[in-house]
Amino acid sequence: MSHKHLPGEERRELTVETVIALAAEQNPSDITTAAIARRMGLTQGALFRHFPNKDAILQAVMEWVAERLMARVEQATAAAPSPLAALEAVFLTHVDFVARHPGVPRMLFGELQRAGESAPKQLARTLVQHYGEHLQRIIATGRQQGELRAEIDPDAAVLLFIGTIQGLVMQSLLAGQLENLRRDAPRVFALYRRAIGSQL
Amino acid sequence: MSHKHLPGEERRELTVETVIALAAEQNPSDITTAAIARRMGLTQGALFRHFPNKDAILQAVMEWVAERLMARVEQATAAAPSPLAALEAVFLTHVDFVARHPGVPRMLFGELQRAGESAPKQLARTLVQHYGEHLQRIIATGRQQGELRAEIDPDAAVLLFIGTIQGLVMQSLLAGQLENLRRDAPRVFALYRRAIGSQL
DNA sequence: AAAGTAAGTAATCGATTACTTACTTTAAAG
DNA sequence: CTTTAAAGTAAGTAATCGATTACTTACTTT
Repeated sequence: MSHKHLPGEERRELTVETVIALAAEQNPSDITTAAIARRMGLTQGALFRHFPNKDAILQAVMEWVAERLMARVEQATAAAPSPLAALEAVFLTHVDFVARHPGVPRMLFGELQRAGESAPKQLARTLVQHYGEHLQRIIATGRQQGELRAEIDPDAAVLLFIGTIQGLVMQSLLAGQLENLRRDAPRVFALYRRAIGSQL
Repeated sequence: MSHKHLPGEERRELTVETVIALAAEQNPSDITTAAIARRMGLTQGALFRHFPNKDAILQAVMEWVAERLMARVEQATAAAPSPLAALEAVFLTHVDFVARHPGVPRMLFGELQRAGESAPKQLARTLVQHYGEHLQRIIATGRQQGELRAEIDPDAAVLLFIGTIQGLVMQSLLAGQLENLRRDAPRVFALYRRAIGSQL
């Protein structure tokens, strides 16, 4: 084994991507440090040159996800001409992100399920929280502009939005096919639009 | 330790309920046979007098869930006067079931995430499959009777239904409060009804 | 009362886990 | 070139996992 040495920051990034790739194939809580190292072509101990412990690895993963996902979502929102268009753009952007990184929702949900109060769990929780607040702002302006029904419950609308994506993820989890995600996304959003939109 | 001996079938039932109770508190894949036995007031080895291995325990749990959940769902369907009323009854029945047994959705999702092709995973998959087919039948008759819009995509409607419940579960997972489930359920279903119903 | 059986215990097994230690290699600066 | 700190290896560690063992208890049947 004569692998090239890489600078630490680059190795950390590769580690995060490896964990996400592994999470797409198996239960996130079953991902061992040995499996991560093997996939990277390293020995298990080498990981601890860059991370103090396993939780720090998971924490880096959650930070990676939070940055990338929220950045894309906010970008999609800014480029949309109206609140309803923004919701659709965020929806499709999110689905596209999940299709590219199928391990991400599994890691997120896996972290939220954990018992204690670990750092990665905390990050997962704030990510979902920020995501929900972002959606709520879009919905609020949509109601003011009359594009969305005034009678809708904003909290329920946010919940339905996130739940809808979760349903898509679960469906692809059952079929094991990622193509279904992008294919079904527009059809499902059409239903969601009907639920909240003011026009018929 | 002088615990009374129980007949096997009763012990198996208690084991299942214990696992579900534990799943409400921690990550299902972190539930050890030692933890199950401790909660039951038994030694770890005693479990293997009733189950050949750990997977058999999880399999019994999935069978328990499949029987109880589908039975209630079908009962709620039969008692409903119309397809739309049936969907609402199934929705609230499902939410009530989850509120009573918070560990159930976590176990289900946990099993679906597993890598290989274990028996409990197979059971979880067929349960979701049967559930979806049941919903699809309700939706089909609803479309025929004109209570639901003819233009809706049945697959998308089923996906949205299940995803909505998942969203509720995730929300209570974040807040850690079960009361929210029953409180939010009607509001969220009101949105869902708007998405698929023919009347305004 | 004797024999049989199901259900329990306590101890231990090999395998696997996250993490540590001692040593070696690489790469880049002086 | 030489030096040196970061990066990687190989071989450990203690702890924990599911599962098995030999044995005991409680209850039923003959």
